Amino acid sequence: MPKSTFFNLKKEKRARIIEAAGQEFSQQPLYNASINNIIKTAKIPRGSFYQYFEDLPDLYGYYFSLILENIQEDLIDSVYKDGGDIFKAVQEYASIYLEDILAGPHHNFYKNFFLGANIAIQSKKGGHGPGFDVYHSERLNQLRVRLKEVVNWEQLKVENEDDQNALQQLIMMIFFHSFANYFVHAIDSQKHPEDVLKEIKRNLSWLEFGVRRMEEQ
Amino acid sequence: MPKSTFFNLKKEKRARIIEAAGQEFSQQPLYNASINNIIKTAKIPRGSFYQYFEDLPDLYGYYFSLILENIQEDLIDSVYKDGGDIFKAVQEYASIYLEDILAGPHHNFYKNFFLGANIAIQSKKGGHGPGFDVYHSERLNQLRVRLKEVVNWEQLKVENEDDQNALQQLIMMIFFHSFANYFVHAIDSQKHPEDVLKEIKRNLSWLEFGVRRMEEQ
DNA sequence: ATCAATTTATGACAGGTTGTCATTTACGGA
DNA sequence: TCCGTAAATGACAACCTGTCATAAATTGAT
Repeated sequence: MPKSTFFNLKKEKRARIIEAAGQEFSQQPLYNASINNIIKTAKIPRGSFYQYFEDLPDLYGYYFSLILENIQEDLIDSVYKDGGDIFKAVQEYASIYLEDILAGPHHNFYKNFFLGANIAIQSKKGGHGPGFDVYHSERLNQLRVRLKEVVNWEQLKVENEDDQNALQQLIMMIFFHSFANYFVHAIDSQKHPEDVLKEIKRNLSWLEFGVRRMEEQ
Repeated sequence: MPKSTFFNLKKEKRARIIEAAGQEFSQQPLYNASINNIIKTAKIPRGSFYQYFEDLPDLYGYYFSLILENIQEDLIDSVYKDGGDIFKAVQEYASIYLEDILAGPHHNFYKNFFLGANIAIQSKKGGHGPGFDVYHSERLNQLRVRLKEVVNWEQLKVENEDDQNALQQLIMMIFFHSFANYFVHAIDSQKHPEDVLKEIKRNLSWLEFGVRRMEEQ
């Protein structure tokens, strides 16, 4: 979180800094981004930067939260318009948001964010593209295939191989997500180890049986 | 992906490097980790590092994939033992895995990984703990609350506020996950913009209605 | 066993980055 | 007008990265 000094700044200056940050984070993923570039673009002296922010991730986090706020606001509108149906709303909102992501001014930021966020890894010169090989080790591929063979798909509403892959991914996501949640909240000890298991259980069972309440019939 | 040179190394040396990497990544999140520390610990000259890896993320990714392989292998065993029921298996596996995460030698690595992976942000000196304020801006909290008010929870099997929060989070996760997927695969243009929408739709509808095929009744 | 060719090892170095700090400047209230 | 607090500033030490020329080792063919 930026320091109070930053929020005391005149709007214009603050905007200039945010703008510069946006530029930098669009050109480089956080990992390669540099404070130097930002202060040069924003035309503030080095010392000032540290008067406003703890460090680069601090600014990054702030910048990201600004964008996230926009998303949330729009999503809320969508939900509201859809009479509270969050599933419908998210879907509808996704089409709008997609436009924004692909054509909007934040396109490159999103790209860097998503590529980096997922795994927190980005090599400069990967095999293909910006380098991203974590999930592509040969062994890992074998294992993915093996898992697919071992699962009894008959129990599930999964029509084709593509779906199978997606579902596997989703389950792993939930698994990791729950653990991540633990670490985030364990910091201020709001969460105990057993809670992780409960959370995984709950989230998975939502996915298994659905969260929509069905009409009595 | 490490270069072939690395894989040609003698087992002992490779192990030493991996070991050193593990140490560093457990003490620092990737963002603050340094090649210098690793080569010092592993006792290899600077030039060698670049003979083996592209850069630090490259090594990080490799290290992570090793850990991921273990997870996957164990999970596969679980699924197999459970007669192919992946939901049951993941749940069961989670308890075992939890032990490993909390008490095992990789505990700190996981901590850094999860804290960093989720958002790709870690400040050194945050307000509380390792600093992690992205998701805690006041405005963002307001928005979360507002969203909760706007959603029609009656439609959903959600019992309490805790569940509401968790479900919101899960939906956003799926949303972001699908977009991230697009960027990852758009690189080698295996994926087109419309696919994102399809993926969001599919994943959300799984969550909405469940993936388990119900017995005819 | 010899030698050339190829692969690997090595560490000094240039270029760049970060966080700090002593000093200066601006501002708000008495 | 003056003082104390908050903010601005840029030089600097410490550190880090990626490269490259050179040395050593390994391989394979004769």
